[in-house]
Amino acid sequence: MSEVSDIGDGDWELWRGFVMMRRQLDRALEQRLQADAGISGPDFEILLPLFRTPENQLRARDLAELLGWEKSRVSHQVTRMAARGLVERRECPTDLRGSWITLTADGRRAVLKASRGNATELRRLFFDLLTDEEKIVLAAASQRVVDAASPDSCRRADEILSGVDRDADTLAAS
Amino acid sequence: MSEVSDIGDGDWELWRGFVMMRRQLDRALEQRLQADAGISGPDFEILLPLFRTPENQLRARDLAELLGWEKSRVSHQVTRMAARGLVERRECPTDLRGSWITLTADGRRAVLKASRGNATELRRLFFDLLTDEEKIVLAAASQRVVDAASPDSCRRADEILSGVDRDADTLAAS
DNA sequence: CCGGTTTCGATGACGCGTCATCCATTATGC
DNA sequence: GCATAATGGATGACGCGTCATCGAAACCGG
Repeated sequence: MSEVSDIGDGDWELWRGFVMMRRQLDRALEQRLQADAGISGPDFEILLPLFRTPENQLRARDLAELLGWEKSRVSHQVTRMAARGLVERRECPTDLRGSWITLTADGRRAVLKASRGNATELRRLFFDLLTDEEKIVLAAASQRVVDAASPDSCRRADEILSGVDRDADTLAAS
Repeated sequence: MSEVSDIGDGDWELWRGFVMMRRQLDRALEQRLQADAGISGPDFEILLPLFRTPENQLRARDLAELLGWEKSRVSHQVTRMAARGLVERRECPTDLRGSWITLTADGRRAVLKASRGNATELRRLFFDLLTDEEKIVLAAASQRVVDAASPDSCRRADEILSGVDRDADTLAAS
C-alpha cells in the first residue's frame, strides 16, 4: 500500500500554521481598519493607490492590474464604495470605454484615519516579528510560489495530474 | 505627501509579495478541487474531517471547533452542501438542540476524487518550493504571528493605539 | 422545581469574490 | 473602408463569510 500521504506530518503542521497566520493576520487588520475608519480591507486597498497617485485618480483597468484583481471585482467594489461616497466614477475623455476612479474628500479622510493604525498593526503583527533574514527568506519563497502558480505554469499542473484518478485512501490517519 | 506610514519600501514589497502568494495559492488549489471533484475549498474542509471520523459523522459544534469556524458559517456551508447531496443533517437524540452532519455516498466519492490532486498541487506549489531551512523559518514566523495576533494580545494593540482620536471617528461615521 | 444563563443551531442581511454575459469602443487586417 | 477581433467595463447570479438575532433546549443555583 502506498503511503498515508505524500505530504509529511511536518509539512502538514507547517501548512496549518501558515493558514492560521493568514486568518489571524487578516482578522486583526480588518478589525483595526473598521474601528479606525469604518472601512474594510478591500476598501483600503482601493483607497491607498488612489491616495498615492498625483491626481488622486486611476483608471479602473490600472487599478485592477495594480492590485491583481479581476476587472469585475474592481467594478463591484467601486460601486459599493461610490455608494458610500468614498470614491467617484468619471468618464474618460480619451477612451470612451474607460472610466476614472477618483478619490473623494471622504475617501481621503478615511485613508488618513486608517493608515496609522493599519501600519502600526502591520508592524506589530508582522514586520516587527521577523528578522531581516526571515524577511528575505519569505520574500524569496513568496516569489517562487507566485511564479509557480502563475497562469503560465498551470499547464504543467495539468500534465502532472493527467494520470488516472486513482483512489487516495490516504486519509485515515491523523 | 506620498508618505503615509513608517513602513519601509522593502517591507511593503515583502507584504505585497506575501499577499500575492496567498491569493495565487488559494486560487490554484480551488481550481484543482473544482476540476477534480466539483467542490470548493470550504466543501473539502468539511468533507475531510467527516471522512476521517469512524462513523462519518460529526456534531456541527465539533466541526466548528475543529475548523476554527463560526457556528453560523458551518450552518450555512452545511445547508449548501446538503442541497447538493454531499452531506446530510440528522437530529441528535441525546441533545435535542444539536445536529449530526453525516457524509453521504456522494460526499465520500467527492473526497476521494479531490484528495490526490489537492495534495499534489499543495506539494507542487508550496512544499516542493521550500527548502527545509525555509520551512523551519516559515513555521517559526507563523507561530510568532499567530501568538501575537491571538485574542489575548488584542488589548495590547488597543493600548498601543489608544493615542488616536477615535471619538471623532465614531461621530462622523453614522 | 424554577428562573436565569449558557449552549446549539438556524436564519436573514449584507459585504466580498468569481464567473458568465453583455455592450460599447477601439484596434487590426484585408 | 469595413468586417472582425480585442479591450474596458458593467451587471446579475451565485457561493462564501460575518454579524446580529432568534428559539429551543440544557445547565445551574436557589
